[in-house]
Amino acid sequence: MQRTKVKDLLQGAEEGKEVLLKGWVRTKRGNKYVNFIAVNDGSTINNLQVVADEKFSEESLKDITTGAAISVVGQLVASQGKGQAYEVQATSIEVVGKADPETYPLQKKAHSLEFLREIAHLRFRTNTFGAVFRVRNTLAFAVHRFFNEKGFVYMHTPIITASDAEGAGEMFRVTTLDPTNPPLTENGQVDYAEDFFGKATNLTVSGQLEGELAAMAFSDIYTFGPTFRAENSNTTRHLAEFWMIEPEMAFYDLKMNADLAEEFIKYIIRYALEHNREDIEFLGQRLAEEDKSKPQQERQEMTLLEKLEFVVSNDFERVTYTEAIDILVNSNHYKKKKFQYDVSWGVDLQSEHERYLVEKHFKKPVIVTDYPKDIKAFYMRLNDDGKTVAAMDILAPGIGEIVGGSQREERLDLLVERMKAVGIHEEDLWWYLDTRRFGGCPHAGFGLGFERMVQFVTGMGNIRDVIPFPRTPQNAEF
RNA sequence: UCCUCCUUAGCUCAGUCGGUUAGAGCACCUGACUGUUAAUCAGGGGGUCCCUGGUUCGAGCCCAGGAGGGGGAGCCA
Repeated sequence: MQRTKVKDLLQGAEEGKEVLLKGWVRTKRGNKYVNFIAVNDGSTINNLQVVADEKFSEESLKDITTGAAISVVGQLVASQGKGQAYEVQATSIEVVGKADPETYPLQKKAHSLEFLREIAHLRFRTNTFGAVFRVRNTLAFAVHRFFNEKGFVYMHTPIITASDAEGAGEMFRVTTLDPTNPPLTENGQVDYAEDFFGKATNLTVSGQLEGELAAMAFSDIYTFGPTFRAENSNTTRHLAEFWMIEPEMAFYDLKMNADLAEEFIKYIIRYALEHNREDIEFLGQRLAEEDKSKPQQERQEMTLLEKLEFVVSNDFERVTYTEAIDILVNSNHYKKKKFQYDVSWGVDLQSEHERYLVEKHFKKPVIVTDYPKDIKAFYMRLNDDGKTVAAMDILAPGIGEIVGGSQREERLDLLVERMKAVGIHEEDLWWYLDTRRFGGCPHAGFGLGFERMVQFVTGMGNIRDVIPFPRTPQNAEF
């Protein structure tokens, strides 16, 4: 007999038929004569109610406890009770895997996210994390779908890299040398010529530079892979291992780049709204519940669903860095000296400034462009004013920077000059510079932090709760 | 890395001014109840008060150090 998933059973397509159902027990309730078992198999946030009437002895039901894996055969019927349209009238129930209620950590009540983080191997079985990871899956699929529909080529850029020139942060060393007794050079340094690759290697901090090489042949490419940063960051929006999406487009300028990023973000949110509405509704209720315990001022104006609907149906705000500085300097907030950090042209925007722009001033996602060249990376294209570069950051309410991108400097002389200024050796990036020597063209791209996107869509406040097993400083459990 | 808060039952948390035997809700176990919706009702078991040291007649509470966790900042996606 073929197993049917809970999601399909709840549609009622097999009403009246005998069905086979497998899953995990969420709760059991009832009395001597009839028991109700809520079963979830991860296919949907909703449980299917299994009814075990008096022909099941108490003894035969005693191992059906929260967390146990069971297999049920029975008839799918319209429910006699309220709260669900269909239920399964059981004819046989097999306990496939017991879960000792004395030691099983999950209970049929709400747990704190912090506690669940400590039992990340079991937290998938909760409503909240079930919803989060179904949404994550849908968003990942939507990423590929979006780019595939647009004719982008999915490119696998290397995980291990010998280049540390990108400057996007501290890197994790990859080595097979004996850490207690490494080979040394004449002047006492570790001799990486002896190492596996014959040189010092690290885990990638970005696939962008390699992505640019591919874009110079396929026109439009994207990467979607793991990224590693050895920064000692302890925040709700940083991970040492995270997933990043990096499209790179030949013959794109900054505006086309921003247009694509906005279309992309709206597309994947809309896709999640269409395919995971119940999950998002549940997560929204969770947030609303959480909000009740907060002071009035900190409460959300919109529900999660309203926020997402708003984002997909309204244009993102677009301002230049210079305009953003003007807005901040002329704000009442600034005049009342409520910013901890001062604002002036040339300094990077602090978190509090970004939050003000996004959450107080515009109240929607904001694309900030044309930053001073000195606070941005060497590969960004110099604007005609000679002091700003064609950079763009997309700032999202509650998350901050969700996208960082730019039009790339395609002019060899200017690029080399910029590399010299920041101390990057030409010979280390000879292959990168070759794309400017041979058939170079204007091009642009951006990086989107996938977990930050999942945070935005699920409303989860801590990035550690939107990746299955988070890697952060001092923590690589599971 | 810096600032700040927290750590008491399986979970969430209370614990007065330093004072006798450390509490509640939920969970769990036992019993009751013929359709429940985190079922309900009654009873029961359950504690290294994070660790180490100190002050004190006496420490869950005060002091010092350490560990773990949360939030904020920086770095960024």
